[in-house]
Amino acid sequence: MDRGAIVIRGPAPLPEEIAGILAREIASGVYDPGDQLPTEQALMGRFKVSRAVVREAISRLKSDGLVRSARGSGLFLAHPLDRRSFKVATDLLADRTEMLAMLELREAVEAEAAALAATRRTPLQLERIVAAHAAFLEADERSEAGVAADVAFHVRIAEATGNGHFVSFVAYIGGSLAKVIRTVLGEVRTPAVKVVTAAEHARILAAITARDPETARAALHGHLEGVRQRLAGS
Amino acid sequence: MDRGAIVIRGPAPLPEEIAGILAREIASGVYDPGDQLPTEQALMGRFKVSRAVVREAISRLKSDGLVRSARGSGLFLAHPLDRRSFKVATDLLADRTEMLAMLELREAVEAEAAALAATRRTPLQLERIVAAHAAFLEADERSEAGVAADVAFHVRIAEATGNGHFVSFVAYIGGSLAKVIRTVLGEVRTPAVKVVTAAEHARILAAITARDPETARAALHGHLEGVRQRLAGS
DNA sequence: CGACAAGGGTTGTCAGACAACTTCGGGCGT
DNA sequence: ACGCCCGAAGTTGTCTGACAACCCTTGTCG
Repeated sequence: MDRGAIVIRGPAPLPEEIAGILAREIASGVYDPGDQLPTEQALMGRFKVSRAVVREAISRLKSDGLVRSARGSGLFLAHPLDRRSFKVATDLLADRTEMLAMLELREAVEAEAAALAATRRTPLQLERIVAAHAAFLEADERSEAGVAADVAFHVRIAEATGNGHFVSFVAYIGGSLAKVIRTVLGEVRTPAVKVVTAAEHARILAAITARDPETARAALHGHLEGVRQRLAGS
Repeated sequence: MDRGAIVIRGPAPLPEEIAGILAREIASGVYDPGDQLPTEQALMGRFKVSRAVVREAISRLKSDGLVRSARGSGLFLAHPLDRRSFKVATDLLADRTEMLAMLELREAVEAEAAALAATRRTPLQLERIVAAHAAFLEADERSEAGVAADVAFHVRIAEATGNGHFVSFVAYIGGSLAKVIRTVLGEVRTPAVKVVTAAEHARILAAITARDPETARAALHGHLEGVRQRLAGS
């Protein structure tokens, strides 16, 4: 289980780089839950960095619940059921299969969010969704503002569920991760695509306006099916 | 924005405690995205700890994507759309409203997982679900094994989706967080409850066996509705 | 007014030390 | 011969101090 010495000097801070490398090794399945990982000293030697850097990298992994440490004993791989967060390895999203799988999870949550929004939205929340839709229509589809308007539409719908966990999840998976996908895979953003997207958004909005949860759910499914196809074609 | 001096000497490591305190402050809305947080020196003074401890705590928050730092400038609150993980503040789960909201999100995902499992499961994956169900029937409902068997049933279903993101999410929200809820709120675990739960599980299993996604979806909804009622009654 | 330099402030990294704990091996006693 | 206790070695947790690399603000000069 010797990884070999690695010297890292990239733009990202060292703890971030090292945590990423370790997380990828962990994800590759080389360790079983409960297995001991290399000691701090060993990691220092391997990455040619100070102990502080190693500890900061380990702190990152601890925050995710990937590892746990025991004073005097060492660092151990945590059990999958002991995770402290749901986190998608962003470098995996360059793989189309992984990206589509993530979209599938997103769709499960956002379809439910749309249905709940149709049921629960307040007049103010609806106004905000309408405003977000208008902003999307106005924005240039290739601009940062266009991207932000697209994301905001989804987040506003999640807000109308009245459930903060939906908001957090949609912000993460529809915002942050979606941004990664756009960067890595390059979602097609042309005027024609925007017209189609705007129509899909409009159908979702109409169902939420009409307080029709099942139509909202189906419209959201249709929209993400459209996203899937646009990403598959690029 | 002075938080006052705090001395921490609990069982958990200091960086973990401090990261928790800071995360709660951030969640309370005292900072807006882009706002500068206290400097490392200020946090050292506030918590009466060394700089290394402060940096490790900050590393935890960075891993979550809650904060980002800029050399020479300071530490800043990240935008919600820049989160790097989905993470539920576990201390919030003592609040019944928050706990039920989290269950709602869990239900959205697990209902979809059940439907996908009904569509996609392989004979081997079905065997594993059957085995998990059998283990649940055999286990004492108040034992650790009983809890583990309950969780395993859900995770096995997620595995049958063939989508690793569903597995990770269900392990997190149905495993780790569900454990927190049981600890904090004390889910009722009596023989009578186990009989009902087992029947609910059996309905899900039957639908997956029969490759009937809509029935699997409905059965999962029914099961989590049952969980909700059992938690509401406790 | 713009550009550059200097000073102060902030994060990133390194090195060394000690505290608090775990683990393992050896010695001693029954 | 076996079990228990103690000491040594190993490991993580915390502290301290130093320097590097950067940012920001202010002042001076062209």
